[in-house]
Amino acid sequence: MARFDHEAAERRWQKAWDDAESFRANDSSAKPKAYVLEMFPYPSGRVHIGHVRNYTMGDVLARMRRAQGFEVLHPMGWDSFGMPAENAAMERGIHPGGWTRANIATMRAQLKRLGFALDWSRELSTCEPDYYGQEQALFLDLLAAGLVYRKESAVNWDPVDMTVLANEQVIDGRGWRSGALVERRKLSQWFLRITDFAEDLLAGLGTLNAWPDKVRLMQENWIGKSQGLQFTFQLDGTVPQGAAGHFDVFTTRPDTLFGASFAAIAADHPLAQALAANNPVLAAFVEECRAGGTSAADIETQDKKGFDTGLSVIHPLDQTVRLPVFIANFVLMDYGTGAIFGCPGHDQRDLDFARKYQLPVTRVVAPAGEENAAIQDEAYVGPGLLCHSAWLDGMTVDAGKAAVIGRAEADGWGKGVTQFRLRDWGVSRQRYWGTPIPVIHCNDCGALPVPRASLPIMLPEDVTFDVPGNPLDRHPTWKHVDCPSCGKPARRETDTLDTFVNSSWYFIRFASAPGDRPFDPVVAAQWLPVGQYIGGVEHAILHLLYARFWTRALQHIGMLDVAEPFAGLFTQGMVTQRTAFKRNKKTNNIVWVATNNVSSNNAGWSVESDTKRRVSLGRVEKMSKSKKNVIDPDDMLGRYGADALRWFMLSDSPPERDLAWSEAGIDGAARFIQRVWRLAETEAGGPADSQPDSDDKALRLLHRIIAAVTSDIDRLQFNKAVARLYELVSALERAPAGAGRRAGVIGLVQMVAPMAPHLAEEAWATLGQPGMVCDATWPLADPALLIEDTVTIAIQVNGKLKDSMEAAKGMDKSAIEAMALGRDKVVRALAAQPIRKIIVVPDRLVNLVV
RNA sequence: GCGGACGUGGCGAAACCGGUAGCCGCAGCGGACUUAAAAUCCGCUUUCCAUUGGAAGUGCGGGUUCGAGUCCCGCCGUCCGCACCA
Repeated sequence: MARFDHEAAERRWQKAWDDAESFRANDSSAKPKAYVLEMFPYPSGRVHIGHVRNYTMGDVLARMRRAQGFEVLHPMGWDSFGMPAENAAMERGIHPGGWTRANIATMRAQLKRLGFALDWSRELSTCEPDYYGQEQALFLDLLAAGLVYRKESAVNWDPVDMTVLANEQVIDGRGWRSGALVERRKLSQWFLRITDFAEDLLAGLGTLNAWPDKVRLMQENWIGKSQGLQFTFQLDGTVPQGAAGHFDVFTTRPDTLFGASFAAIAADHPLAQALAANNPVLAAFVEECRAGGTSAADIETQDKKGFDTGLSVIHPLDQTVRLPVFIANFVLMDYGTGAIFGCPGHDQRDLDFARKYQLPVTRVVAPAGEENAAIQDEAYVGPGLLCHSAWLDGMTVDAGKAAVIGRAEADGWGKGVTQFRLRDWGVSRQRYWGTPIPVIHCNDCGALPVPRASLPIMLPEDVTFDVPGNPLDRHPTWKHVDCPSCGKPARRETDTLDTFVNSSWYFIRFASAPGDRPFDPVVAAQWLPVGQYIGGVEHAILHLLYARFWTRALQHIGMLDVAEPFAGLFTQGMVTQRTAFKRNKKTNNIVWVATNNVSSNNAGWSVESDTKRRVSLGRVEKMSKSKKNVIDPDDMLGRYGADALRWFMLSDSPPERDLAWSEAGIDGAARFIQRVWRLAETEAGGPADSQPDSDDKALRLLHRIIAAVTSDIDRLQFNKAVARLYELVSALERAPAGAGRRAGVIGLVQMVAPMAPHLAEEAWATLGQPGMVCDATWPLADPALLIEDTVTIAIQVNGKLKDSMEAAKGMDKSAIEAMALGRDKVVRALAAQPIRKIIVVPDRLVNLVV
C-alpha cells in the first residue's frame, strides 16, 4: 500500500482545477450566489502562517458553498500601497513599485501552492493605475457631492528628519530613525465627512446580525453617540487682545453644573493661541503640550498638566460665581468644542486635576443620606439625587440633565445637542507610495478637481528616497501643471490617500471591474453584500468602519444600491509561536534566537541546534521577524504538503482564538492525511453500487457526522468539524467491510474535501467516483438516520451525580422516577433519608433532593 | 488613560437553552507487530484517597438556583484596539 504522495497530488489537481476553470465565478449564473471574502493581504514579502490560516478558513467555506449548489465568488488581490514599501526603498535603495510587485509574484505563487479555490481571473492590485485611477474617480464623485473638505489637522513631526511620522514610527515620543523628540504640527489636509453618516453607521450595526457582538460594540463605542448640553461661558472682565469674549463647552453631565470648579481649554484653542501671543510663559506651556505623539494613548497617558490663564468665566446658573480658566493638556481640540467645565466631584480626570491645582471639590450627586460625605480619592459616578445644587436639589441625574438643558435653552445660553466621538476621516498622507489625490491647487482659483479626462493621475516612477520628505513634493516636474480653470501655472496636490481608502471598496471591484468605470452597479449588487468576510480582529474598527462608510457614501450619491458591505463577519485569532533567547554576556541584553534553530539536547535543555549553546525559552507570542519566531509556510509545504498544513490550521484551536504553532500538531495532521488515504485505498476495489442497511452502524454514524460537520462549517467552527471527522475515521477503521463502510468512506472524502482538497480528489478518483469531488454535491444528512431510541439519564442526589441509566427515549416522568429510585447506588446514596423533592428533566436527568 | 475580549487536565480544547465537566487531538505511560528501526495497531491517561468505591475540581472571593464552566456582584491575571501600521 503506497503512502499518499502530496507533491504529485498537488501538481495533478491544481492543474486539473485550472484547466477546468473550476473556481471561476460566473456573473450570469442562475444559481444562488455566495460571496466569500478574506481580507486581502499587504504584500510584505512572503506569505505568513497567519495568511494561511485566514485563507484556509475562507476556502473551506467557499468550497462547501460551491458543493451545496451556490455560485461562489472567492477572489484574491493585493493591498499593495503603503509605508513598508517606502521603508524598503529607503533601506535598500530600490523602488517601492519593484519591491511590491516582486513580493506579489512570490506570494501569488505561494498561495497557488496551497490549492485555494480562488477566482484568479479577478485578481487586483491597488498600486496599479487601473485600480487607483478608478479610486481617483470615486474621490472626485465624493468631492462633487460635498463629502470631502480641507482643514488643519495635527501630524507627528520629526524635526531632525523634517518629515511626517506615522504613529507607529513614534517610539516613546521619539522618531524611530532620528531619535528626535516628536512634535505635533498642523497641516492643511483632506477629510471625508464620515460624521455625516454617524447616525446611519450606528443604526446599521443593528442590522448586522451575523457580526460578532464584540465588534459591533467596539464600533458603537467608537462612534460614541452622547446627548448633552453645549453652552457658552462668558469671560469676566477684560477680554484679551485678539480673542472672543466667550467660548463654548460641551458636557454630557449638565446636571453637575453646580459642582463646577474650573474651566479648561485645549492648547490649540483659539483663546489659548491669543493669550500665548503676548505671554511667553504661556506660549512655552502651549509648546510643551505639543511635544509628544498624536495618538490617543500618547496624549491620555501623559501627566495631567494645566496652566492657569488668570482669566475667569461667569457660572451660567449663578452669576455671582467665577470659575478660573486653565489650559490643560488632556483637553482635545478635536473632540467636542475643545473646552470643558471641570466637575471634580463626579469625573475622575477632573478630580485628579483639581487635587493637583488645589481647586475646590463639591459633591452634587449622592445616594440617599450621603449628601455631606466628602469626595475622597475617587470621583462619584454612580446614581443618586442632586444636592448642593440650589433649585436642582432632590432631582435624579436624568431629571437634572433635562432641567438644566431646559433652563439653558429658555435663557438662551446653551442648547441640548447630540455629540459623536467619531471624527471626520483624515485621508491625506505626506507619502509617495499611495493613490495621488486628484486635485490641483491654483493661487487664484483655489483647490480644484482634476478634469476627469486626465485620470488616472499616475505616480511618477523616477523618484528617489535618499533625502527625507515626500518624493512627490520634490520631483522636478510632476507637480507643475496648468490650472484647469484659468490656465495659469498651478501645482498638483502632492499628498496621497490613506491606504484605508484602497481597502474601502476593493470588494466592490472584485464583484465588477469594467475598464472604464469603478464598477457596474447592477453586476456589483448581484454579489454584494459579501456573505462572509473573514479577517483579523485588529481591523474591527478602522477598516470595517471606513468600508461601511464608503459603501454608504456611494449609496448616498446614487452609485450603488447597497448599504452594508459585509453581511457576515468573522474575526480570526493570530498564529503564535514560542520565542527563544540568550543574553549578551557584556550588556546582558536579550538576543533573540530563531525558533527553528532551537532543539532539546539529551539532558532536556533547550539549545541552539547549530552551536549547541543553551538558550532560554520565552513566551508564546505573535510571530514577528524581530523576535525570530516566524514559521515559513513554504518549509511546511515541502515537508508535509498543502493538505496537512491546511488541516493543522483548522484543528485544535477555535478559529477566533490564537493558535499556537507546534511541530507535533502538524505531525498529527500529516498522520491524519495518511489515515484517510489508507481508508480510501481499502475501498479502492469496492462495489460500484450497493445500498447499506438503514441500521448499519457506520451508515448511522456517517449521517450523524454529516449533520454535525455541515453545521460546524456553517458556523465556522472548524475545530469541531475536525474532531467529528477524526471520530468518523476511527470508527470506519474498525468497521467491517461492506456497503456501510464504503458509504462512510465516500462521505468522509466529500467532507474532507474542503479542508484537504488534493487528498480528497486523489481519494475520490481511487474510489472510482465520477468527476472531481470539488464538483460533487455536498452530502445531506437523512433525518431518519439521526433518530436514537435510547437515552442515558443522569441521576443526582442534591445535585451531585450518583449514577446513570439507559432508558427509552421519551419515557414519562413517573416511570423515570421509579426507575431511578430502584437503583442500588441511589439507594445507598440516599441512606434512607426522606426525599423532599424530585426534579425530572425528561431524557436528561433526575435530581433527588433530601 | 479609554474601549473590547479572554481565563477549563501536562498542552491545544469540548460541553445545545443553567442539567452526567474534559469529545477530539498533542504529549506521556504500558503492550502488539518487527532481527531492529520507522510506520501502524491496541489499552491507559483531571487530581487526591482507596480494596469494591469515594472525595475534590472549570483563575480567586461571594451570590442566585433542586442544580452554575454557563447567570449576577467584586477582585486578580493575560491579550487586543485607540483614528498616519496594514
